[in-house]
Amino acid sequence: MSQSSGAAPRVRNARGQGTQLREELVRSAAHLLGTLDQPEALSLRQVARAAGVAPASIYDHFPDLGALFENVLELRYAELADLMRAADLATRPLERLVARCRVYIEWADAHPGDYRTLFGGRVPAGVPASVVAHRSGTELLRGLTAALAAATDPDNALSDAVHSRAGLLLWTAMHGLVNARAEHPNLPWPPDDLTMADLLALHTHLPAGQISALLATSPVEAASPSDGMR
Amino acid sequence: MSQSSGAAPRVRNARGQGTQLREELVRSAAHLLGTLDQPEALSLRQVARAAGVAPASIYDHFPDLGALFENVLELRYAELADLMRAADLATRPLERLVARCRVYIEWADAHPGDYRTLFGGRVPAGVPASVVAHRSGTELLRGLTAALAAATDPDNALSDAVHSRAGLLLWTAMHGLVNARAEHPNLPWPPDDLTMADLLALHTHLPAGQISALLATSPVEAASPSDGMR
DNA sequence: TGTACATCAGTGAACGCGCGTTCACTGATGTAC
DNA sequence: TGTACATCAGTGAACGCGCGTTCACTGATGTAC
Repeated sequence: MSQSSGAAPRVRNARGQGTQLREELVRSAAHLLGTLDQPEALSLRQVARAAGVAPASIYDHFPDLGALFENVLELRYAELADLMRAADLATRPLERLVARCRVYIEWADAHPGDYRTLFGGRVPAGVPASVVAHRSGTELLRGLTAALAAATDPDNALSDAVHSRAGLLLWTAMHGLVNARAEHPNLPWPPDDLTMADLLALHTHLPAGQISALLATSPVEAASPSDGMR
Repeated sequence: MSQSSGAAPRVRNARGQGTQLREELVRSAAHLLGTLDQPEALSLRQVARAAGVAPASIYDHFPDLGALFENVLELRYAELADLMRAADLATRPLERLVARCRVYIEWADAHPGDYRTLFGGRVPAGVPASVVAHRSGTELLRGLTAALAAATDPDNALSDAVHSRAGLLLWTAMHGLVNARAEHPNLPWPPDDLTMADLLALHTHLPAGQISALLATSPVEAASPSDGMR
């Protein structure tokens, strides 16, 4: 809501402070992308309006719309990856797995637009989707697969192929859960903790109660520095 | 198309062509929506071009773009629902569950655009998303939940709440699988049958081998009348 | 039987919109002489 | 110390595009008299 029609004609940044607007553009784009229901509809002109700047000004900092969004997505993906790495601070393998999954799901719930863009192929025109897909998919999946294997097969008795399939299934299950909740909010969704306990019980072959206990003891608190990047 | 034989003099009506274009429009829109990678970007003018008609002509048959798409989606959803109902022809509960899931996944793979529109909230501008969500979500989910309960809890020992949660988890797992495969084709996906056996083994708590056997014996063959509706 | 007319099925041009992008420009500010 | 000039940061107007939608129209074809 900054800058509407006749309001404050934006003060230019001082000489040397050229990168300031660049950061503001990334921040504005990140905010819009994260909150929009249809992230793929985000336009250069919307970003310019949100930043209180002429559309043409964006070209001083980014060659095109795609470059700006790539910047934003890299930022967001790094944020999620950091959070998931932090899950490894827990001591026991099962705790680490639970923490990882919780972080993933909570981040996705808190950043629907970002999630759809990073993992759902809902990319604004001009952004090469392959870039997004590559970054987001593989690394995260590898970490999750390893965490699941560590928690369910401590002696490493099963083959890599089995681990890999189990990891994929766990990830797709979380992906589906997150997507379905966002897209069909009217369905009778149980409380988050219950759903996560059920989900992880299935994939670890452990009783749901054991997972619930871990969920209750490790708060991690809502993963949303949101539009930080100060 | 039909319309009484040689009865009463009545209204002027029918110079033959009337409803023909209407059907052709629905057919063209269905084809585009089903095959497009970004179904939400489908426009009225694209449909008009595909049908070889002036954009304005569409308004003779539909009040606006949304009405046309609603028509298409209803058609597609009915197609999927029919296929899933046909799964009940199998004799044993587990067979019915397996058939249902197989139909769902194969239909989704074969109709990515339709799937995204019906279940993924990727709806062209002007279509009320709520209509889509309502129709597609609930009925299908209810059937799936019942099939899962019948296969895993024949004596009905567990509560409805437990059944409902299990059904939701199974559906979201399939939803995630289908979405993830479509959006990240570069990942190392195992063969379809293997994935489905793993998935259903998890959700039924049965050995994967038992599911595989069922998958091998009940062909059902690829669910794609596609653009039929002759 | 001929002919005026109503209806049908669809067209073509135009509207205003938001979009990405280009381009010549405008002021303010630092720097060289 | 003053002043000409280069640079910086960003603007405003315009371009052509595809879009949804409106509107007056155009032929063909059936029907009434």
